[in-house]
Amino acid sequence: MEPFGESMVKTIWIGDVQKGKYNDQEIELKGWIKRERGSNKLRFIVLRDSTGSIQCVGKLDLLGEDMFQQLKGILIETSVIMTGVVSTSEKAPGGHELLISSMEIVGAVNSERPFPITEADMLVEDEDGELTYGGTEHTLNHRHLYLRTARATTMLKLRSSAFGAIHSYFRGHDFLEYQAPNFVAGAVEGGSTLFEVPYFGKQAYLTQSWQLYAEAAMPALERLYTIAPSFRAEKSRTRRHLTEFWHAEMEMAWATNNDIMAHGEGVVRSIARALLDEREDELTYLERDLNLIARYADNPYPRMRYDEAIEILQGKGVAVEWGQDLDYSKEKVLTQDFDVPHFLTHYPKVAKPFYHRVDPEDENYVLCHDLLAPEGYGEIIGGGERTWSEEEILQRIDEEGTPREPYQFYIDVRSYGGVPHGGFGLGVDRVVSWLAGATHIREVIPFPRTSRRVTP
RNA sequence: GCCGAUUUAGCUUAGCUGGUGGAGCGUGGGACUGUUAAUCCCAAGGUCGUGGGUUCGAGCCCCACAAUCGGCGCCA
Repeated sequence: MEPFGESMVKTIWIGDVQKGKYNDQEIELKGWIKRERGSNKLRFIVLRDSTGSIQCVGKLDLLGEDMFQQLKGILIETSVIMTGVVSTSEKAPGGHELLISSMEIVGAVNSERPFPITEADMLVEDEDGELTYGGTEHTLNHRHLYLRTARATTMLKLRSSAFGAIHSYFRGHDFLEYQAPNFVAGAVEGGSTLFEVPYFGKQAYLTQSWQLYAEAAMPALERLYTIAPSFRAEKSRTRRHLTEFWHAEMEMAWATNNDIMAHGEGVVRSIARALLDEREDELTYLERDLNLIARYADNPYPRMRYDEAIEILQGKGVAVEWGQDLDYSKEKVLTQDFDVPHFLTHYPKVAKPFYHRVDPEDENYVLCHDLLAPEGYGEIIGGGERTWSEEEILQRIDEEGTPREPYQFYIDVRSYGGVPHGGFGLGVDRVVSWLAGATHIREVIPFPRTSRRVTP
């Protein structure tokens, strides 16, 4: 007798069964019904768990009338425990099947409210008449159930590997994980894109970035990183925007713009490498070209100055003037010819906020960079060298007409032994969306938050 | 914030110049011993997003509102 009750830990996974680990053995499978079909004497059940799915065969003469009838009426997403012998079969999807000797229903499904998501729900015709995976209102409303469909599960696995790769990369390069508050008092930049939160009679905001608090700890930890949510109250209606997104940020003392870029390239390449190493099946399921992902993992990311980008755009007849920030329509034209991500550096000072360090070699530019992903996915990293001396930061703040008072703590960091430093922010959801070839960023986050949706 | 579009059964959708709304999936019942999103037969299931207007008559025409989707600006 176990004093604290029995255990029901699962040890047998469908993915391993499909790899041939249990051939000719009698095993117990725990999972959910994915599909059901067959005749009066023979039923085919597709059972799924988090690792895959397998065809289970129920025969009347083996199961007896009662259990066979139970099997026959079983509804999609019923949770069950199946016992049977594994065999190889060319007719079975995946090459293996389970001949059921007994079945126990764990959690039934109400036939008056059957599982509301069918295959057809997930396919949407786009303007070219092609079937794609859009988020229909229905699947978004039933997001809590949509998550268990094959495509959603696949995306979440890729996401998990990406998060793991980011942690591994930074920890492997002597970065310390460091947390900043999510409630903040003031704006990082602008102010119109902050979510306001009532805070015991005061006004607080949800953070847009970890950066300012990271800079405060930079003289203490020197190399630090985080993966945390950031919030932007932008009413952006695009396939690249969320109001709550996962932001991988790093800050590094004793570093130039170039040094920061090297890590930006390093972390993105290591994410691509991790997906290839850990998630080949998932990438294949998504019909992703593995050679393409390998190219992202194995090649250096070229760097291009803003001026050069403007010349290229003007050469293509795009109406753009020096000094303009490059919006998405221009990014898209620029990245059409890229087969790996490219860095864009040295933006005009007028296009960027005060914390970007002015280039000492030409004060019209700042030492910053954006990393643009190919295939039309756009900006995935924004970063650069910070304005690090007290004198320069005060000059930049005054130049922009920004009040000094809200940034006093930011200025203080520079008053006591400022050092050259910098960092970047990486949109994790954007990177996963790009590498997965997702049709929309919300495909890669379990419960997407956009300007029009906070539920479920 | 700006521009465009959509809304018909639980879901996906058809609907002719305005004349009593069809199908597939799913659900329920039935047939079938190797199916592959199985197939075949039957049934139930709709105040056509909401409100107003035009008309003898509105799913269809007009107005307003709402929800949702796509694109742009902004950014990760």
